[in-house]
Amino acid sequence: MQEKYDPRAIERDAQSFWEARRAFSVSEDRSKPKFYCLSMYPYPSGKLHMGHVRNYTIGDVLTRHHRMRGRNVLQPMGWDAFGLPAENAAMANGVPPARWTRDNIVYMKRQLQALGFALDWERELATCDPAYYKWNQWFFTRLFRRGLAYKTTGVVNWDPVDQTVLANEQVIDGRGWRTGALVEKREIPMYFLRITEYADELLAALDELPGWPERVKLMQKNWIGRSEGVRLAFPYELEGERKLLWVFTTRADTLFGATFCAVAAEHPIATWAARRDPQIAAFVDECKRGATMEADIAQLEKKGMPTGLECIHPLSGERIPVWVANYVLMGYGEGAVMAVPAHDERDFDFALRYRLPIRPVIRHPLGDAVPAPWKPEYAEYGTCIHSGKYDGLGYAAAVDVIASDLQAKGLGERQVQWRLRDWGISRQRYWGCPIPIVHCEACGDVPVPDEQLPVLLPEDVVPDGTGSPLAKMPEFYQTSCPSCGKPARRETDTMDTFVDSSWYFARFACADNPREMVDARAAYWMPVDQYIGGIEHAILHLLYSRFFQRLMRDEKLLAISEPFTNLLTQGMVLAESYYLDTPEGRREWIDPAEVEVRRDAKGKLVSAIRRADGAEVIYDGLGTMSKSKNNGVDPQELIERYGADTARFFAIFASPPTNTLEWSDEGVEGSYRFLKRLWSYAVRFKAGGGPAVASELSKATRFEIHSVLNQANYDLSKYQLNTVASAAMKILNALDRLAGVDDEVAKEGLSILLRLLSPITPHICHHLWRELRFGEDVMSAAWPEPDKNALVQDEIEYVVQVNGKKRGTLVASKALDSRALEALVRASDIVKRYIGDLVIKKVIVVPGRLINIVV
RNA sequence: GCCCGGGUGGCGAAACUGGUAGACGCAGGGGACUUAAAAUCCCCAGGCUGAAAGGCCAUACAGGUUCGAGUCCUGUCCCGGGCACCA
Repeated sequence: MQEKYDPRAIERDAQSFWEARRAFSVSEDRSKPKFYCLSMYPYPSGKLHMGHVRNYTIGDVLTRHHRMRGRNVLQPMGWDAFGLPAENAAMANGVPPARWTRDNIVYMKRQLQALGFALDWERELATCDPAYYKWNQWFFTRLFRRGLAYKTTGVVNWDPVDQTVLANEQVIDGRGWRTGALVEKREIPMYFLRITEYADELLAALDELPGWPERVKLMQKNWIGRSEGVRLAFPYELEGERKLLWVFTTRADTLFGATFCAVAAEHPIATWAARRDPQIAAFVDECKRGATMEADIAQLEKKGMPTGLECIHPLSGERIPVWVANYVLMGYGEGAVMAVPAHDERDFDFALRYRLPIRPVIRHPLGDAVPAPWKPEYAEYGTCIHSGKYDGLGYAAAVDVIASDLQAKGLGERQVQWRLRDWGISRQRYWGCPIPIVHCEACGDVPVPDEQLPVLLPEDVVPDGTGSPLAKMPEFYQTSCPSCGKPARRETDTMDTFVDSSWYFARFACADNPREMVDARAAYWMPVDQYIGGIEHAILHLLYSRFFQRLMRDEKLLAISEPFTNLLTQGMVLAESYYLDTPEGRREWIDPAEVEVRRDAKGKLVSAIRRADGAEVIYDGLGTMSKSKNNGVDPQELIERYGADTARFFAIFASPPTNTLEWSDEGVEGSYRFLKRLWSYAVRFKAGGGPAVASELSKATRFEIHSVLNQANYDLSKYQLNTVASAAMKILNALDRLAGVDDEVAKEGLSILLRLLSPITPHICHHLWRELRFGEDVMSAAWPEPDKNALVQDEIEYVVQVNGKKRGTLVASKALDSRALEALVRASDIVKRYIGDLVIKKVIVVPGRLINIVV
């Protein structure tokens, strides 16, 4: 046996052992329970970063663990290969996105293989491959025919200089990232998927996902945002015609407090008012400028203007003004609200600013009046006051009566409102899946027939940042109508990449099938038993996937509704990011490795400069590692220096999977040291020599090893993998202390250690398992379980507290009951010393743990 | 702004269901081995105080519940994720 731990040689050998046996290629073996373990596939951005290493190591640990527990485990890998960064790289380097993407895939695949993940590479897929995106298109045409995909207008960020649509990420402080031009909102035709049709089901089914973290379910629940309320109308007269201004409210009980109505800038009333009054037109224009992001809109200063229109309160008959306001969103409810300043914070602020009346109509905990400033109590439920015949009613009763009174007048009804909006999937971009529609003057929007699929994306294109590349390629868009044969224009928008990622997990089951989107093998493997990925996907990706699974169910492609049985949301790996403002007003992101940082005594950053030229750079805070911020830490050096096992061990040991992790290389050394210690222990063990004599020490060591193992198995079930790594270290420490005393216990302990550790550091464990003749392949060994007999203890150390403060310990036989223990403790030195003459009021005995004396 | 998390030594963290706060590591200090260094091994280590035994303080901050709170409740501050076109 080699004296020295040589990760390079060991890892090469182990990996070729697995490869020769196709150890991770699995099929639909019905003799074992199946287990589909999947980590979210990566975007091929260039090279792996630490977030990937962490994500895939976690997935691999779970995969290998379940495999050793006797399950038929599938762990595939693929590439989320369409997307914006490829177009940006193309613009920067003049290389077509297709080539850039495929080169990245080759490089990153080699990195993943070097890490020794138990991946079934025979199922590899890339979403930019026509064999994959064909099925996006095929499925879209199905949805289109069923009305689940439809065309309407949607709002986008428009860069007036580049004449192009910008992604939210490309809008910085309301300006285009390349041009610096003020971004405008623009309405364009887009395709939408009718996710709202499934809102009810997507919400209700959250309760049947016990394997999902509560917080993710809560986030989805709030995102879907079901609220019960009343849709009601304020009649108004416009150019001699009676019309209705519809609003939605969850607080119909406050209806008598409505002192004005507010409409969004895009509302027909605002459009009408803008035509009459140039000042309103200017204000409406101002509201329509700026980006589309809700975060930006919500932080705007609340502004508004009266439209000059008055409407009639549906119950009191009072005339109240209609305003246009920038805080009302066209996309939610009716695009108009009734404003009740006394009981809604935003309306309150708005009313104060524009001196609109504030009329309290609910008795709240602080009384009847609502003096400024705003207090949260004003919004609480209470009894109606100043509300005519509704006075004295509570929330539920008031809403009930008001709703039915409105209904009788034809001015309202109870309604369920959702926050969730339909999913706009059109992107005016090149590097994505073409939407398979042909626009024909005679036949309208015609889906491309199956036999003409896929609509191939031309691959030798280098976008230039202006307009949409496909819309500039007649050879792409000139076509004939599939229905009437006349010349027609092909749709030039591509699909949101979230479409690709909403079903890729099902395709892994049958990636080689050229005839069907999914087949019987998908029915075997789906649902994914364990899904692992970043918490940043808690809403969009996971919700879209749940939606798509239902679409596929209703298309009779798969029978299940939920794609992911258990979900582990990994915390993000954070790194600091720095940028320079370029003369063109853009941000140039600087790799943190090139930045020299000065900090004050408390560790707060004082200044940062770029090493190369001493330029002062701006600190942008801690954030997720990303291509766009150029702050990803490349694991390559780590792997080359220490080997895959060290990198893997450290990724697991550094922090529990769900924690965010501020990356730092410090500490890697300790993981490497541990593996070296394990190796040298194995060398000594192999040399042999210890007598097999049971002693106090060997008994204590067995107890320690088995209790650590017991805890590790529990931790594993809770995904607390960092303490499993600690457990391995503790076992090695215990074995070290035993060295040369009892070979039987050492052998058992080492066999437990290697099996427990093998999912984390598979290469070294594979090698030692064979070297020490434990068996041929540690992966096929049984998962270790603690021996109950080893866990039995005759004596227990009790903590003795006085008034909850620890004052000492007491070792007692485990056979003693509470009364015996109490007697023992009353007679002990501790009582004499700390209690003296004080009267003992009560003695609390926690079995097996502690005794607390209350005086 | 809204929704969801998090905050424990110099650092990553641990603490079963409310029951010994800091396991296991990193960095650090001391020692052994070595001509020396690296590697390795042993010891120390939350803060203050004390010769020691010990005592007091301590889980972001301020309160509360409890025999007992890192853990439960209320409020505040700070950090992170998401906010529908980054993926």
